[in-house]
Amino acid sequence: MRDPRAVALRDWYDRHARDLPWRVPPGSADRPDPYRIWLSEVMLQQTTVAAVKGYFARFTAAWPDVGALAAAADANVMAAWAGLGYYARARNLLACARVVAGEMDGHFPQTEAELRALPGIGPYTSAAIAAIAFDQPAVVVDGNVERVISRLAAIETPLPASKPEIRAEAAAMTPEERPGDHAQAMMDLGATICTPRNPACVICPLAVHCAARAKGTATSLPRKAPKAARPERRGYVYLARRGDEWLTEMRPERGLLGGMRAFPTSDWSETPAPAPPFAAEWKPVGEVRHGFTHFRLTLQVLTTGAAGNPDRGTFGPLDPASLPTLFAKAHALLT
DNA sequence: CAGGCGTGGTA
DNA sequence: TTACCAAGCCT
Repeated sequence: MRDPRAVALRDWYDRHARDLPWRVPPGSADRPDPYRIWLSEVMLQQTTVAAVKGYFARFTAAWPDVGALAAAADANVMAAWAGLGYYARARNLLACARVVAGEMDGHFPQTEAELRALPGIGPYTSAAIAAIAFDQPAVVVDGNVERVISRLAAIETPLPASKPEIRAEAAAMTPEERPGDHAQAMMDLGATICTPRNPACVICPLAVHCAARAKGTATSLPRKAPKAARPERRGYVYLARRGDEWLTEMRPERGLLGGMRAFPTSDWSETPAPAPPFAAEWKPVGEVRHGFTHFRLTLQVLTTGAAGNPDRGTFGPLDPASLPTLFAKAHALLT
């Protein structure tokens, strides 16, 4: 391992690696469980470690290996994912588990290309699993690595145009020895030292190698194009209750909150049309505000205890924790 | 390939 | 309260 930055990073990681439930300590002779690495990596896509920990514990307790997960009912997995967001991940997780269990004898492939072909596993996750679980010198580039490399090399080109340059620098740093620890070290550094705001350059093990540090520009990197403002949408959500049973429906597999159980709603737009699931006296009980990635939503919550024949959905018992957060908020207005 | 796709924490 | 962000993937 010639790259002095990689050496400094490895030495820092040996002393400061975070203790995480899916992780094997640096330098350990143990190999991590590919199933747990894969599960954690999918959960961690665009999601914080703090948010993932509880979900990871519940998933691994309920489904300790890929065969168990593959055999699970779709509804149980979607309910267990509720609240974590980006629900396509849960659908792809199950699809991936069934391919690995059904066609690969329960063993994850060990090459980046084969991993990349599985549902929900893209360029980042395939490289991360290959490096961490199988000790291959894959070039792992996530948001942390983009930030660390942008600063180390003082790359002024904004993302995403700078991605090829970042990848080349990351490849030049990637060692043949302990590539899994190297990948995790880059992410730990990005998460704890080389943070987006107020990076702790004073205690950074790579400070002497950092071009942005020398120029005083670390905080302003990586540069990114400004984001468009999120539009406002409105809608109606209908909570029909019969004793302990609530009217819910399964949302379409594709699209927003796809495949999740939900209360019936109107369309979401500037001027939504009321769309009660059956004729009744619907009483307003308040509003729910919720932010999505590309728009903000205000739902008027309506409820009834009246009998009626719904044109969609079914009445049944309901655990609000199995709903996406938006609908759990609406449910909470009535309890 | 730019946009769709969640949520909760933080400044 | 708003704005931005956090281990991306899919189409």
